[in-house]
Amino acid sequence: MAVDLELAPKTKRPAGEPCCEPVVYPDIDRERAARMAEVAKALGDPVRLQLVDVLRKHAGKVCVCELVPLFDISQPTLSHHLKKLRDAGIVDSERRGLWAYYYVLPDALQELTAWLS
Amino acid sequence: MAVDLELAPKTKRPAGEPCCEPVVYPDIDRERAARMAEVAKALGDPVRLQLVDVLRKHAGKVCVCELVPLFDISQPTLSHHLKKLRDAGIVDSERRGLWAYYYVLPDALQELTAWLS
DNA sequence: GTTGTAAATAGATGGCTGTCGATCTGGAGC
DNA sequence: GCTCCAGATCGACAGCCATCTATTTACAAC
Repeated sequence: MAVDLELAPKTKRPAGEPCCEPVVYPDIDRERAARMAEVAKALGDPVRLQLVDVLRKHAGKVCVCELVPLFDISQPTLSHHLKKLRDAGIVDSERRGLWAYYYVLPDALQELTAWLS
Repeated sequence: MAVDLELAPKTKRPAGEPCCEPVVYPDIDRERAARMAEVAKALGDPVRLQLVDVLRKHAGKVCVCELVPLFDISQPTLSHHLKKLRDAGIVDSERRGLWAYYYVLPDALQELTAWLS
């Protein structure tokens, strides 16, 4: 999508003054942007953001059966959101008997957090 | 989407051991989650994330004509991404003659950044 | 006026997303 | 074996998203 090091804008200028002096280029490469955008996208849903919030605030692993009644969505939809978070590398899960326990992967949000700060 | 204060999981337990002891509830309310999710969603695209990066690194306002050659997308698509960022309250723009200058709104990312940290 | 240019908008399209009900999976207990 | 339960997966559907080309808007210079 993005070109990494295209330094000079190639657009032709009219006879008048130029639009601007400084030459601007992206500081982050495509891969890093794609990685962080994937995390941000996973957080870009209110349910998933609250899920991460609950899992982060709660030390240890949280059973799915505790998460379901917190939201006004069906169990399959919640499972879908948890899968999205898992695919983005933000959470992971562990099965114990009938129940599944989810927890936040500590380093998952680090890159995005550092970039934002 | 999310219920704010549903404290006790209502699911029936089988005769065996319960899935977990602690009662979990969301710490952030629906409105705050929706606000932050909107910002995260706007950052959930590699082009937009790089756009914000360029605008943040560059002090002052950047002309659109400088942004276009940085990406492998058409000018209308870039304009669409800038509109998304503006709708999310992350950037704003100013028109000067033929050119449009975009800049980051400093407080826009603060709430999400604080939550992540 | 006409011409040229920067940026926004319109319209179309293929793909992805959030949601649901229904079903499947695999343990637990009998 | 059978039954019950938690959770994941399936299939469908409406809505949104990223992208394009084509057009429009608004300004500048002639």
